[in-house]
Amino acid sequence: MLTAALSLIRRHGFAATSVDELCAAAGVTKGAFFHHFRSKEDLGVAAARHWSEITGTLFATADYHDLPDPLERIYGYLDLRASLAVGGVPDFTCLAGTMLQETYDCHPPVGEASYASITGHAATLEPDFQAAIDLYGIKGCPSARSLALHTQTVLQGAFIQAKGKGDAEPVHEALEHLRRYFNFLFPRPVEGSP
Amino acid sequence: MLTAALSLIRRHGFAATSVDELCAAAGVTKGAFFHHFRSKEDLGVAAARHWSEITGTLFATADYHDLPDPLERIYGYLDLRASLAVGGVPDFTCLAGTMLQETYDCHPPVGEASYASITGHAATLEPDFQAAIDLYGIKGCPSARSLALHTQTVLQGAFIQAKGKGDAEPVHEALEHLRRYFNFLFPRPVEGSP
DNA sequence: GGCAACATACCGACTGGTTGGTATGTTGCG
DNA sequence: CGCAACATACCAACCAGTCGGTATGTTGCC
Repeated sequence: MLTAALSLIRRHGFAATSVDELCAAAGVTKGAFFHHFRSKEDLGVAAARHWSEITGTLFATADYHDLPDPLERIYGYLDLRASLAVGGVPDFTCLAGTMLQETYDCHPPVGEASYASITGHAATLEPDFQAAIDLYGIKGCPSARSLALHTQTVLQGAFIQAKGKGDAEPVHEALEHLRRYFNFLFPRPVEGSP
Repeated sequence: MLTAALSLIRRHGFAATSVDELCAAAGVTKGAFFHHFRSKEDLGVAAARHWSEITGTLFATADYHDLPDPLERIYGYLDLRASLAVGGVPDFTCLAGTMLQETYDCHPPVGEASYASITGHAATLEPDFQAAIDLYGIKGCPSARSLALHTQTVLQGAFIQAKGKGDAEPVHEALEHLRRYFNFLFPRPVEGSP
């Protein structure tokens, strides 16, 4: 049921996804739906949490965490995000960003749960940014938290561009800009220099 | 009528804005509405175009164009964007991005008009980026077009973050990152050096 | 074991209100 | 007059949510 919700909401948005439609897609009756969820808003919150779980385990179990260099872990994360941005637009865009846009004012609980999903994911990047700052120093003075959030800002914006263009290319381009920015921020010692 | 549409859609989204609600807000009857617009989808397209016009004249008549240095014009643009990001969230966020997110799949004409608004605005920045590249050179090799689009990507992402946080702070932070990125990209000669 | 009392999971017809959209006036101006 | 700009009344489809009912456990007491 939640799986069907993720798919439908990512495609049509929260408001445009009806309970009937969702039930049909999930192969359950309306009675079953309202047995498990108090309201449609309740489903939205549950969907955001489910999204957090799915993406949480996906990124938590990713290989890039094993890299010894924190900066390499950050680049590994960007590579992973790029490798995920393939196929149809509704298949790689972010449920949380989509729902947040249209529920922040009308359905605050859904918006809050969606925002928590984004900030929660950003928080998992913060230690690597902090370690990179500690190890390499940083030009300018953005904090690890700010950099982690900015990464998500760029990705969310890239998803909007992808929805307009109809393919994943804007995501890859945005990730390149992000990589270049980080490259400027963290001045790595040249290989083989003293 | 279009003015009311902009306000309502930015607040509630396209799907959650009903024709009745819109008519009430605009102080017209439903008959008048369907006299001017063939359908709700038609209104969406018109709203996107109206948005393009409003923002188009706003930025076209801005002072930063008068600066002699193209890079200063870019920074002037960023300053202007920052100065616009004040007050309530629905008052400074982007209609085009909001509509694009929820109509790209269900109402392609609305999505396309919204995307055209974003890319059209980005195109107005391109000459300044190109002039900056020509004047200062550039580190890495992003094109003027790519930089102009990236600026919008970051802003769109920042608007999503602002909707989550409930205020404009994420927009200002994102613009700072953008400014820092451009600062790295365009190596300006130090004041007073040969 | 047997059986009553209760709990959970689910069904699907139904409701009151809302939706986008239409069909048929009415008004006012050139 | 004629025609554009509206207003009014209305419609079928759809919406989220309800409700009486059923099937299947689960518990606890004798």
